[in-house]
Amino acid sequence: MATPRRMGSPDAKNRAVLLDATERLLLEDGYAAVTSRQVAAKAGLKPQLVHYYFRTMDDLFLAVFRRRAEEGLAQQAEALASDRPLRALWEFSTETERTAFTMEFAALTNHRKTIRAEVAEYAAKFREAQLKGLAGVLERYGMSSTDLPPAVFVVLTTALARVLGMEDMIGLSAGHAETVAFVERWLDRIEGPVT
Amino acid sequence: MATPRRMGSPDAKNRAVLLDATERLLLEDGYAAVTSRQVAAKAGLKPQLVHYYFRTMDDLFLAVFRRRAEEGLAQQAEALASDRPLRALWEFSTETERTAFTMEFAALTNHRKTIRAEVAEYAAKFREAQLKGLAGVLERYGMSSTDLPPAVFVVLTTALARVLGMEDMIGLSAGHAETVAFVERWLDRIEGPVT
DNA sequence: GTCTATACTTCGATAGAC
DNA sequence: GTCTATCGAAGTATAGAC
Repeated sequence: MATPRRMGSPDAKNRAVLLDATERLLLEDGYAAVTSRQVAAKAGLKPQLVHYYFRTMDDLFLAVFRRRAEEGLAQQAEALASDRPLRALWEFSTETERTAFTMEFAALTNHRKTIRAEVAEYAAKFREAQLKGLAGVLERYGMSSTDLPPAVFVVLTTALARVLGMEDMIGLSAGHAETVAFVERWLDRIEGPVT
Repeated sequence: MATPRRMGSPDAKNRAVLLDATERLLLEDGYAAVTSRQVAAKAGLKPQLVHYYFRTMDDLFLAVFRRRAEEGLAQQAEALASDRPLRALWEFSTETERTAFTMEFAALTNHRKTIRAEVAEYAAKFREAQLKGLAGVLERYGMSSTDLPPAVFVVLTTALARVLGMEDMIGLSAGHAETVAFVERWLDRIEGPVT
């Protein structure tokens, strides 16, 4: 049943080259630009090699996504374990490249069913880790969980970070300066100003 | 200079049929499914007709976008003028179809420069109208503009609505119930419960 | 184990027939 | 004014050569 076709080994050099090229293409031109031909061109290789190292284009997308997602989970855990977890998480969430990456895959989700499952799974992991990490922190800061439950706090900040990033990408900035200032003031008040 | 090619009249019946088909395709399968062939199939017409009524695919996308955006601006103005503007705006912003539509075009923005300009322009119009409409409302409600400036309020609620919708689309719901309940409680407190 | 020649499908777009 | 025949480019994927 399984496809008998031959495939490149997971640690061949050109496999990594293709992964990197795909990631750059995704961030620069969006997921629709990620075709076997364009990826190969960016990597300086022949288009057929894409299908040698990744059987289908979906496989390629998934490989890129997993690499970044695992990396992100680790970085987020680090932020949550820092001595200013709220600020660290905010800075983590507002990295522009991360937002662009997330948005591309969120959009892909709409018409690539195999990718949707994977994205949903990792999105849940990210949120779960945030909740686990912040519940104790918020309590320690004396933020009543009846006024602003940790779950709400987490969704709120994630939403803010994501939309600010998205709007920056399309060139809408109205209200951004005020909003960022608002968050900064708030962080300063809770965790103290940055040294 | 201008292309001498012939084009269908703006109010031909089949032009509207194609616009509707495009919109459905966009919402159901994402923008990558919007090809001249698939649009035509959904409309029960020949692919070449797409290029007769819309010179390029970008023209088609723009026509669909403008139609919806103008409609949306009118509906938003109505919401802002209602007797419970905050709640009306929240309900307007969280309509799932609207979110899906917005997200598809936000994603398109990444690699279709002509579309980016149009999306950015309308996004600014939406925000501007919200700001103008809400500044007075918030003041009337006694919400100090130093604690929570109108601009911040607008960005915050927009972000929340958009991200809740997006996450629903991919199947992530952790924290949603708590967040929606939080917003509802808040709306009840400010504008009174819904009758 | 690594890569290429090649098949087949679908794409956007135009020129020209009704 | 409306539609169709057709083209050239680009897409994914496989079978087989090195």
